[in-house]
Amino acid sequence: MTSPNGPPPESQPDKSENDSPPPRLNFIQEIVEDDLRTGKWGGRVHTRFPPEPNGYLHIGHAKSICLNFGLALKYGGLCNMRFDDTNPSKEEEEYVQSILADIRWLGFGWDDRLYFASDYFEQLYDWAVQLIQAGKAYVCDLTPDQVREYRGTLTQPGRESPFRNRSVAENLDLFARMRAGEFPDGARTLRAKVDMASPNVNMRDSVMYRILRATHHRTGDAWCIYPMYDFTHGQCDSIERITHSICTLEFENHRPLYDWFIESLGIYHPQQIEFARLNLTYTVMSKRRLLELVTGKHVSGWDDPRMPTLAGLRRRGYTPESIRLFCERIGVAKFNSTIEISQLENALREDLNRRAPRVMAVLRPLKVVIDNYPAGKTELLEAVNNPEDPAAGSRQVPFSRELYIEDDDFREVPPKKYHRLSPGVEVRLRYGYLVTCTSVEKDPQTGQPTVVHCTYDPATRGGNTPDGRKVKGTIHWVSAGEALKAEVRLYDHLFKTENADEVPPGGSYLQNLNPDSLVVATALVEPSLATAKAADFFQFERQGYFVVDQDSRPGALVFNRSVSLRDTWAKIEKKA
RNA sequence: UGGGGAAUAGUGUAACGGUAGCACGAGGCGCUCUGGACGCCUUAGUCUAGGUUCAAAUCCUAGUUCCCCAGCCA
Repeated sequence: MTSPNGPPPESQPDKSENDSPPPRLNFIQEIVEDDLRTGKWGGRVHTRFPPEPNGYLHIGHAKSICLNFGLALKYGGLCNMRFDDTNPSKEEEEYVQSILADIRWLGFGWDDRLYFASDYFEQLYDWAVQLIQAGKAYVCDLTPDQVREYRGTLTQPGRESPFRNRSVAENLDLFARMRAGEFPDGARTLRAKVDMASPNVNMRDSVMYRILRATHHRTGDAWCIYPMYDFTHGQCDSIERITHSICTLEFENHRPLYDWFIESLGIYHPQQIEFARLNLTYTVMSKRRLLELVTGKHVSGWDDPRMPTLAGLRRRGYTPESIRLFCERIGVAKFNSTIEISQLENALREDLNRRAPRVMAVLRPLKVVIDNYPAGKTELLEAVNNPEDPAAGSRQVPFSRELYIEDDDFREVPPKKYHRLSPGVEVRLRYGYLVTCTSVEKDPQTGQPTVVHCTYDPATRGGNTPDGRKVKGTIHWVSAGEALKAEVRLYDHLFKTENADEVPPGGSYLQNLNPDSLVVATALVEPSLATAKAADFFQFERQGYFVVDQDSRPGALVFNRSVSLRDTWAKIEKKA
C-alpha cells in the first residue's frame, strides 16, 4: 500500500461521486480537530470570551465571539462568558450589561456560565501567597519610575530590584499588609521573581498585584489590591478548565509568562492560541478611539449608526445573521490584515435581499402630474412584497393623478444610457402604469424642474404591457395624497479615507472624519409603512435597505439607511 | 549581534510535496416590472535569491519587508 513519493496517479482515487465541498478549516479549527483526534483534552472543547467591561463591543469583538462560541457550537463543546474585570478604575456595570446584551443579540448564549475574574480574587490571592512561599514572588518598594528604569530596554537587560531577595516571611507579612490597606496606593507591588535579564521584557519580574483604592463594580471596596491581567487571565482559564484559550496576537509575547505562572503553581494548563484582530477600512476599531469619538461628540453615542460597535451596527440595521456571515467569510489567521468595508456591506445585502420586504419610498421628491388620469380618483394596485420570497405575498399601494418620483429619475436632457424619465420618453411606474413625459415646469429662478407632466396608458395597469412592448426604465413612486412624510438618515462611511491614520505628520485621525457621514432628508413613503416599528427593516426599492430607528414614532417615522443597493448606473455615470 | 510573530491576485482567505482555488472588488455579457437579485465570462497572485526533489506556496539556507513588546492597562 505505502509507496515512496511517486508521481500522482492519473485519476483522483479519493474523489467520491458526490464531491462534498472540502472542509475549509481555519488554523484554529485544525488545531481543535487535531486535539479531538489525539484525545488531548479527553474530547473536550471549552472556550471562553473574556472582554474587559470598559467599553462597548465592536465588530472586531464579533470576530472573536463568533470564533469562540462558534468553535464550541461546531464541536459540541462549551463557551464561557467571562469578564476580565481586574482594573476597577476603568470598568463599569453599564459596560457589562451592554456587552451581555450585544452577545445575546448576536445569537450566542452561555447558559449559567457567566463568570468574572473578580469571582476568583480570593483564589488568585492564595496563589500569590503560594508563589511567595515558593520563593517565586516578592514585594517590591520601587516607585513606578524606578521599576521602569530597572526593567532595562528592549536591547539591554534589566537590573534586579534591591527588594528582590526579601525573606519569604517578610514578603508574606508585607503582602498581607498590602491587602490590609496599610500602604498608600502605588507604594508597593507584588512581583514575580522570574528573570530580569530575559530578552522577553514580560519576564522581567512582571508586576502581579498593585495597590489601588477604587470601588470595584462587583467587589465594591472589599479589596485595595488588585491582580494584574497577566497574573489573572491564564489562571482564570485554568480554573474554568478551558481547553483552547484564544486571544489576539499581542498576547503572544505574554504566553511564556502565563506558562510560568501555571507551571509554578502546578495547575491545569490550557493551550493559548493567538490570531490577528480585525481591521476594517473607513473606520477605527480601538476602544480608545471609539471612546474619544463618543466623548468628543463626533458621534451621537456608542450606538451611533456610524460606529463599528455592535450597538451602532444594530441601530444601523445590521442583522446578527449578516455579522456572523461576515465573520465566517473573513476567516481567521495570524496575518495582520485590513478587510474592505464592502465585505461587511455585502454580507448585509446578501442577508437582507433574502428577507427584507420591498416598499416604495421617494427620498428626494419631484412632483409628477398625469394629465389624462381622472382627478380625484385613487385606485389600489397590487405590489409584490419580496420577489425573492413568494411567501411574503403582496400588498396594495394607492395610485392617483398626482405622484412623486425620485428627483434623480427625471432628466430634462438625459445623458447617454439614461433609462429613466425625460421628455418624450416612456417609463414604467413600478406596479403602476406606463407613463410618457409630455412637458416639464421649471423654477424660473433656478431652472430646476418643479413638476413633470405625463400621460398614462390605461391598458398598462399594474405595469403590464399587453402588447408586449418593452420599456427600458422602471421607476418607483408614491401617491401624493397618501404618501407619508418620514425622516431618513442617510449614513456613509465614518471616515473619508480608507485608513483613518493617513494624516500629515502631527495630524490627527479626526481630520479624516467624513463630514457627509450623515445626511438627513425628508422622504415620502408609501402608506403601508405607517405601522412600521423600531428595528423593522425594508428595502426601499432601487435605493437601499432601511431600518426603522428607535427615535421613530407613529406619525413621525424615522428610517436609517443601513446600506445602499448596488448602483450600476452610478458607476456608468461616474465613468462618463 | 534584544525577543516574539507574519508574508499567496486590488482586499481577504484556501491549497498540509502533485492542476494555485474561493469570496469581495474591478471589467464585460445575459436575464429582469428594482440599472437590485440571479446566471455566465474576464482580469489578476505564491516577498526576494539560492538549494533539495521527477515535482516546492509547501522542505532547507540566506536575505527583504511588515506587525507586536520597555503600563502599578487589558
